[in-house]
Amino acid sequence: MKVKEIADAAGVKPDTVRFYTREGLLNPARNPENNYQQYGADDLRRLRFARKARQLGFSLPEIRDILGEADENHSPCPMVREVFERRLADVEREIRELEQLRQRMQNALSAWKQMPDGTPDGHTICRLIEHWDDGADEPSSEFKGDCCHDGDH
Amino acid sequence: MKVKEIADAAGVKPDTVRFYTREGLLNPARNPENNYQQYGADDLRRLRFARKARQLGFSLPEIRDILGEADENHSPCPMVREVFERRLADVEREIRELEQLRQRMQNALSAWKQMPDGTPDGHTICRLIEHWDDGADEPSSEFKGDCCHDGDH
DNA sequence: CTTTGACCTGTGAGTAGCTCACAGGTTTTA
DNA sequence: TAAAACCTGTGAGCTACTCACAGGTCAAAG
Repeated sequence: MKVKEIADAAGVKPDTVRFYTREGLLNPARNPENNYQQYGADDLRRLRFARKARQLGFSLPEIRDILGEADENHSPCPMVREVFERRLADVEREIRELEQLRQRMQNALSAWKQMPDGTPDGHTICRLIEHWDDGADEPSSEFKGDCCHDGDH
Repeated sequence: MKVKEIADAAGVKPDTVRFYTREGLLNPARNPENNYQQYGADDLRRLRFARKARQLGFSLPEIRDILGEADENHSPCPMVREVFERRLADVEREIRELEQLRQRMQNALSAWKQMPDGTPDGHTICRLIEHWDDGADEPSSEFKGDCCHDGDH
């Protein structure tokens, strides 16, 4: 298989295939006649694996390690399992954060909808987002400093 | 306020303040004596606004546009509202995807736990992830090409 | 009064994971 | 035979920072 063929077969762009090859995730042979890369079925499996693992949030170095270990017939499982569980915790945290976010956005949007459409004040949005739901982020961010005395706008 | 002061007041790093200044989100004055940047209360508001908007997924160019429009006393609301609603839809999609992801990861992990800990086959992980839940991503990715005939592993 | 340490300045590079552009070579199609 | 579509490697661009560097400035301590 040539670059575009394996790319199409895996649903990625040729440049991604080339990039993964550069990064050592794929090991194509060479056609000595024209110097083209020749990918085999194993490369396709590796590529599909890499894409799925990327969806799971594994990094390219992690994927390379997993593939490398599997190549040498070591069990990659302890390592993979560890990174996998870490990643699962990350995903759950991300979900919680996104749901808070959605809640706040929906609140803002409904506060919004109660205004006339050609909003009176260009700074309304700023106020809305400024006073967004303070205190949800880093500590010490809202305490020090002179907050909340809206001089003009 | 000097760089570190406004940075501390907003809970960000001085480098971030400098970066936002370079990018035109903040407009500090200059102290002619020592050429230091001088940020005012408005800059602090802009900075806080920018951070909140970033949490909502607005890009820096978008934030710059919003601030710019607000500066000229145009109502930024139609634009903001559009990008805001788009972003809300994005967030909801991301949540759905992450929840699918979590489900699949938990499935994999429990399938995992049923194996002895020193797993027999180094390729187990590959099989697990390869046959992950095919057909959930781009169309035409699993149809063409020679899929699914696992020669060896 | 000098030294030390914390701050300031701008610029330039590094991060992840692609994505695209370029210049030139090859293969396929009309 | 010519044009279109592919191939090659290299190098730059993207986002939103973050860090490193080299030199200037300022407040407090000795």
